[in-house]
Amino acid sequence: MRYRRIPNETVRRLPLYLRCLLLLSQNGNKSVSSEGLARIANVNAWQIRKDFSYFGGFGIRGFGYDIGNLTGQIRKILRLDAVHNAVLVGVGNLGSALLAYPGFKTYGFRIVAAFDNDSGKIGKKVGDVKIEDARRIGMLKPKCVTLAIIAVPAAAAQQAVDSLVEAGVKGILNFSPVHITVPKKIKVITIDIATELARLPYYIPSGGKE
Amino acid sequence: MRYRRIPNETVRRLPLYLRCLLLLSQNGNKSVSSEGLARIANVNAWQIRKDFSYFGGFGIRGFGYDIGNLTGQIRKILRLDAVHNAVLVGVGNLGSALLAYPGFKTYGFRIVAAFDNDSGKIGKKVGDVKIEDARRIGMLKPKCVTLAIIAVPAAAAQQAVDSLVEAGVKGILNFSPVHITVPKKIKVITIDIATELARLPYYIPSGGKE
DNA sequence: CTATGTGAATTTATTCACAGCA
DNA sequence: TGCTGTGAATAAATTCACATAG
Repeated sequence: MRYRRIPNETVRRLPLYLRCLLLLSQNGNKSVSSEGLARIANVNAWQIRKDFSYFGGFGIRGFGYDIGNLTGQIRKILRLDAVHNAVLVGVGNLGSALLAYPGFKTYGFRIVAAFDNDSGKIGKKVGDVKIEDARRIGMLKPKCVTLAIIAVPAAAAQQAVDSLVEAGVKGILNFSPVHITVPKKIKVITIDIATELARLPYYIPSGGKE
Repeated sequence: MRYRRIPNETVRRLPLYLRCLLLLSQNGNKSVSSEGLARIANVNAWQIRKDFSYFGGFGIRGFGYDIGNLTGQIRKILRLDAVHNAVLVGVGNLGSALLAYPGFKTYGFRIVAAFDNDSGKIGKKVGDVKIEDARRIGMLKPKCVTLAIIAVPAAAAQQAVDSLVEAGVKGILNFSPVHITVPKKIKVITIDIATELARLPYYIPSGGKE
């Protein structure tokens, strides 16, 4: 095991590899080469080998990778080797969709609570989760939830985040199109849907410009 | 105007700058310095100046940037100087949320049609848009829609994309957690919600490991 | 005098080419 | 022999420092 710094881009690709490995496993495969995994993940084979090499390498020369072992290693690196509970703040259109999103369980995530500040929504259930008053975010502590997903309007984002941090949340997936300020120890990943769409026209050759 | 290659990361930041400029403008500002814009966008001032320098620079030395002018320049670069029509494929939980998503109009996007292959949904309306049979994607041509958003299950993504490309769509925002294959001229941007969440635990110091 | 614009330096990430192990 | 693992080379992006224009 070598102790070089792990590139952020490598960490970004690990969940992708994990998903592909689960797919391979479901299809009955026991092992895969870097070439085979690369094809499914749509990256280069050397990129995969390099990425794994930062952690010491997980393969067997001349053979490839044992899927069960590799899956376990990546889960451990990403700390996905235990189920993570998360809470959702903001049960609007997007929030409701995220509550029902099937992809989270691929990685062992479970949304255990939902909050909103619209009194018309509080008390209602979306799937298995009852919507609670956003002012009760502070009550989370005993549950030891470390992750949160926020899908509130930009104007409400900072306040929601402050409450979550106060309640002990350590990582936030932010869908609000705004920068939020957090203490150094807290990690925020922002998905800004509209800005992603906004750079699409740049790459489209003009002429068919709508 | 200099003609160096534009870094992808610069293009990724331009929509963010645009959003911040719109905000500044709404607040009555007429001009802004790289320092001021940097604060709102949460990037470094020199990064902003460098980004703009790839296009020749838009500022006035000793003064800053005229917000109206800069907004126009960025819109032109990103080809957001005209309204873009887009279609949605997949009107499930996520798709419905995207149909109602208010952020798209910040950049002048309009979703003009929605498709699904669930006969129970076809014919119903979500907001102003009537859900059409996915087999009718081919009928798009006369409308000259160049952008599409897909929010279908992974298994259905490639077929949806093939139909869209056939119908003349040039750019796709893909929410399906799977690699899709397209001709070279077509640009795909994938937002993989679960893989973003999946790298969050990596950055959270252990101990509070849920 | 102020804040931009940009070469140059540095850091980070990707790609290559092949040594080394099963 | 085959496929991994990795140092070295290349490419890309960020950061710096300051000359330059208003």
